Amino acid sequence: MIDLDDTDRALLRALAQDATQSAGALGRRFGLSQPATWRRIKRLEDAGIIAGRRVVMDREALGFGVTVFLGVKLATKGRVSLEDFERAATAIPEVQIVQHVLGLFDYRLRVVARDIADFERVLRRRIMTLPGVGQVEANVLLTEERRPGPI
Amino acid sequence: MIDLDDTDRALLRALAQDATQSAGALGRRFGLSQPATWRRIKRLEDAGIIAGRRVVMDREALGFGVTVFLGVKLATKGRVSLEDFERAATAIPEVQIVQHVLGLFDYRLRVVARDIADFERVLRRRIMTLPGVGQVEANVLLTEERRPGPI
DNA sequence: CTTGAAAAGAACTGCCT
DNA sequence: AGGCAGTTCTTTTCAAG
Repeated sequence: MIDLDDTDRALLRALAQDATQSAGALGRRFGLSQPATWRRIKRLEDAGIIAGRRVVMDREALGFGVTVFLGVKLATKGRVSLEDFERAATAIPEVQIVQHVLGLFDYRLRVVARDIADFERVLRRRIMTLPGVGQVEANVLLTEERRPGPI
Repeated sequence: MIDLDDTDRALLRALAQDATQSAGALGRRFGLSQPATWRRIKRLEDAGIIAGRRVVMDREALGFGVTVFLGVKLATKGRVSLEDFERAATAIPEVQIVQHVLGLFDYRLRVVARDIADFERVLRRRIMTLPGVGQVEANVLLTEERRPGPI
């Protein structure tokens, strides 16, 4: 767990927001040379702090206008139940994220669908038939704001 | 809303998983030349389907081992209340995501903290003092699995 | 769609302060 | 740590089939 200075934090924040920025451009912005900036970024990658690079897909543009968060409480909770549920949940194409959580629910799922009618189909035919599902709670996403978070 | 063929979908899936792959490497993988692959990716960017590129930060490696999902029900729900709540919530450094949702709760927050003690501090001093907070429900993240989702 | 090529820019390396 | 200079690679654009 290496320690970071303000410049490292600024670089992380900048790259978390837009990873197309080159080391040269970031260096000019934060008063460093291109190689110095590059070495810092490399160090963050080697330390595992930068875990990868991804493109962000616009689900709306792809025709998936509905995002729903589901809280799922399992009816049966053995080790096998958890594994079965996870395997089956991750196999549903519309399921983007499967989170095993502690609290009122056992799992949280992020599900996308083309529209509400499509979501109902997914819910009835895919979610409610998952092995071990008990109580299900739903929240439909209206707007979402992402922040850099603490660094 | 342009329509995509299987190759476009394969490129999207590959880049959503790892955006460091070059157009040449992806082309070899999917049987296309470098310029052809590049033009497809460019088309996806121009259409807004690829909305950006981000680095993925490992919160664990940064010393933030605790992630909690909060469901928040507001006590007062006028237009002003929503805006006040959102402004205040997004200003908390530990809050990574603020989702305005429809359902049992009004907002869902993704909060990260160094440990449970640190989370309690954030909850008591930051979250519970947000303007208009009513009922709050929490789920602590154990494991998380991300899938490409439907394309 | 392909191949081939060329120019620009970014990534990477070695050396020096 | 940082900068400078140079090399290698990818990106980006073009021409021609």
